[in-house]
Amino acid sequence: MRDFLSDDSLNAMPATMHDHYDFKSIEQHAQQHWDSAGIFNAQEDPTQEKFYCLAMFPYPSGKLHMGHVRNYTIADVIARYQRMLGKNVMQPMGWDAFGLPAENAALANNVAPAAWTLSNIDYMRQQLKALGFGYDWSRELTTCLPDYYRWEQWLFTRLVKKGLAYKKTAVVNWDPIDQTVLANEQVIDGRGWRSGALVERREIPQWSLRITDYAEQLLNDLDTLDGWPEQVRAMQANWIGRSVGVELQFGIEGGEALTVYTTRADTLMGVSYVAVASQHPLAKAAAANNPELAAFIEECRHTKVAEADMATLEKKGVALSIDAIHPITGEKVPVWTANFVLMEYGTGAVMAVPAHDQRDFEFAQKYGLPIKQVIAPANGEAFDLAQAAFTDKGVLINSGAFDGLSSADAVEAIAAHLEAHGKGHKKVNYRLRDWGVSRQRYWGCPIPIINCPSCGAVPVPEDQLPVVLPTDVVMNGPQSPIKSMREFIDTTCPCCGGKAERETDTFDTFFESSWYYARYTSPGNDSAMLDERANYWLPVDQYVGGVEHAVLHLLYARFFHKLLRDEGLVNGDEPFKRLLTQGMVVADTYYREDAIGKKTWYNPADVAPELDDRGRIIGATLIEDGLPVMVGGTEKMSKSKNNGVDPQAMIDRFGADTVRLFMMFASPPDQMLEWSDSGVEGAHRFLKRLWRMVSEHLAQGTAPALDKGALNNAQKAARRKLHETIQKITDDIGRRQTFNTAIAAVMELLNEIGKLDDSPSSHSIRQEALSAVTLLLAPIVPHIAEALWNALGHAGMAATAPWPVVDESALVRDTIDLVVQVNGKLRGQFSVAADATRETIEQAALADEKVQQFLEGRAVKKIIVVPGRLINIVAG
RNA sequence: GCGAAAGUGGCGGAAUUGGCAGACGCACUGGAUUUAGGUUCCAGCGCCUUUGGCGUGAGGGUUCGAGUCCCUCCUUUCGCACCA
Repeated sequence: MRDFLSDDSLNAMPATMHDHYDFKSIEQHAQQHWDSAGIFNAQEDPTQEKFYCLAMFPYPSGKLHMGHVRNYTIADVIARYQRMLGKNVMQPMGWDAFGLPAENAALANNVAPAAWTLSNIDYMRQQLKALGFGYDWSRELTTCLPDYYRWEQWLFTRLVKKGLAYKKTAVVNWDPIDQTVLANEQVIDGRGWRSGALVERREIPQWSLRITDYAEQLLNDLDTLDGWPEQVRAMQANWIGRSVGVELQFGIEGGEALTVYTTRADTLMGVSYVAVASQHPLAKAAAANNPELAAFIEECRHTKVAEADMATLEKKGVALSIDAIHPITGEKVPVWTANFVLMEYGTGAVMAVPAHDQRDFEFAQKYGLPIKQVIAPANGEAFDLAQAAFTDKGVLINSGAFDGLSSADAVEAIAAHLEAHGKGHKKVNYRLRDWGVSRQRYWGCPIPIINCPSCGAVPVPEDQLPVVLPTDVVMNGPQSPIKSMREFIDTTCPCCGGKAERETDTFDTFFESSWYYARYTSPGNDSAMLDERANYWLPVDQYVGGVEHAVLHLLYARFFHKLLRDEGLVNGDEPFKRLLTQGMVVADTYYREDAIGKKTWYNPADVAPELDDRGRIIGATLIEDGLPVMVGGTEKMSKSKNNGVDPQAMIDRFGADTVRLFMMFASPPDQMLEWSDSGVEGAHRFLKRLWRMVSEHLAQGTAPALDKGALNNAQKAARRKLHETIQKITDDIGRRQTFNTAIAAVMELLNEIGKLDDSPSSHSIRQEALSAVTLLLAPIVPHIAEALWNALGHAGMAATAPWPVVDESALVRDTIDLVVQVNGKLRGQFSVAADATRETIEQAALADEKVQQFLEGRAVKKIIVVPGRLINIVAG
């Protein structure tokens, strides 16, 4: 075990302490100390167990927000804890520096995106340093610099050669006034956010990555990720959406057969129509002499691309006046076009079975299409199809030769029948679609392709990489300046040497964030994307980031890791061993509404809540004018609701340790965190109290060596509490990652320790406890921990001190407390020897005066003893 | 619409494996110190008709025992492929 009264502690002079907690100088001093000792600079060392701790890198939007502070505090606590366990810890930081906001800022403030981004990075780097995060800054990376993005250009050219990157058309939101593609975020109520123009769907050629080739692996390997939250794995599995179904053909008279996919082939005999997407060639062709249909197709062109918008649209459709031929019966069923069928999914056509699919049911009712029941409940009960579709599996009826089969058997029988007649076959299908990586924006990594009139799309040869994005540009409109920059565009074809043009599209910014975790391991390498150091550090042992990334970013990064593996650059299958998805930071909102209903939002810092005499909030007033404002509820901190709290103001006022402590104490990391000014003050008050306790302890002089045999019961109990607390906090931080309960346990311990008397033994226990508490808190509030550690007479740094070890002998109990219930209700409590037999315990329980009262006139039927916890007497 | 979570005092939350509901903190109330306010310390603090009863979003169920498990709902949050 670790003894806090070891020789070096006793010999060290107790430092004199100011009784005032001067966080500014404490924090500055600690940061300088870590910096000059270089304790965060990680070196590969095969003899030492490594720990790679990573927080999702920030987009440099200008300054840190509370979400960043929370994210980086969580990761830093874990990294510091692991260092104290003796691991070789590497925690890097970098910048996800390409993206749309830089272009918006450029338009708004007339500043080049590159300059804006780099100056934001400088400011935010300094903020991160002020928070005391233990980063290895020698590994810092910035995705908008060519020394980073050249390697993803290189990887992309490899993927093109392997056929894993390919070109196809994809649908985008097109702003006809600004003549530009809009992100979903930029489409508000179907209109472009700048121009106000009605958006159009437009198909343009784009580069895609064949993530679907890896669908099976991405799904199967989820099972190996036991360090990931169950819900994230579930979300990814659902996103990949593997299903086993049947692909089958409906004939079209005088035309090409229509292929559809269904997971419910058992309902095939109940098909009453077939629906195609509005952009389907069949629909387009039929529209030529059908004005109603043409109008409907035009209407569908003006819906946003986002799936959520598509899915919540009112279901509408128009008949094509074309019949499809049922693959088994040969009957004719009408073909419709419907706004809920998407060209990009599957084949752009679906079979509709109104009796057994709710959406088809509603559509059939609306347009008077037949509803034919072909599945009956397996239990023989009747089902009323007038109200809703029967979507459960069951037994086939009205299905000719297939009548009487169960749904599961029918799928097999129908698939076999179709296969025998060349009309279809069983097929595994994925909901996952290939990843379109082209963006028509300026501030991104140039796609390293040269478009040659005779050779087609040619990857830029390795020796001509990187394709550098020109940064000396003027953004005088929403369109990418490189799209009209001849000196960028004009080039020669690497294949034929003829005149050719550079691709002016850039990569999706998810491209950069999909492999940055790997590049941190190989900083400074300008001859390869990754080197052997990658296999020392990878996989990331702990990844921390917002739950909003549960699907996209995390899936893309997993995909990239497999691509890197297949390039021979990394060994493992998965990039992130353990994942912590942190919740959002939210705060109260306040507003006033003017005569026309326009809301003005006020920052919580400018508003004073009104309380009743029990402390309940009954309203709020604006401090400036003392007049009431409306309370708008608690929402994610955002510019639009003006409810952001500036971390910098809090750091200046209370110090980094207070902000870190509050963030970790206010809620568990995976839940949302409600900002509370008084909660921050409470955290600050705790640190002041801790400081004072240590200072008062030191004023009593040097503590004598602890004589464990000479302790009275209260002292034994205090020491037991201390070692129980060490045990609990080790579990809370290491396994459970519930930092809030760890902090609560420290507070509880200090409350207990404060009750000890002034005897020499108590003084020794306090020395032991305060030293342990300093180390237990060191990952969370590292600056004050350094100051306290030295003040308590210990040499070296708290940041590198070994994590406290439990003294098992201190945990031993002579007696235990038990509670007694009668019929499940608490009625009494007593204490027994720790080794008491069941009989003794039962008798003691029955003898309890309170228990006797409640048992009067009743017979004891059963006694349940839960060892170490309770006794429940069941009486009748 | 689909997918994933969450709901416990005035508030944030605790209860880790089905076993004492409300730890710890905030707010509030009373007292002490100081007194200009604040700070600090002590005490109280789920609700009620208080030898007790009720209580973990609502309604059912399983169990000796349910915040925890099951079923049916309600509300809120996140994601939905071009925000990062």
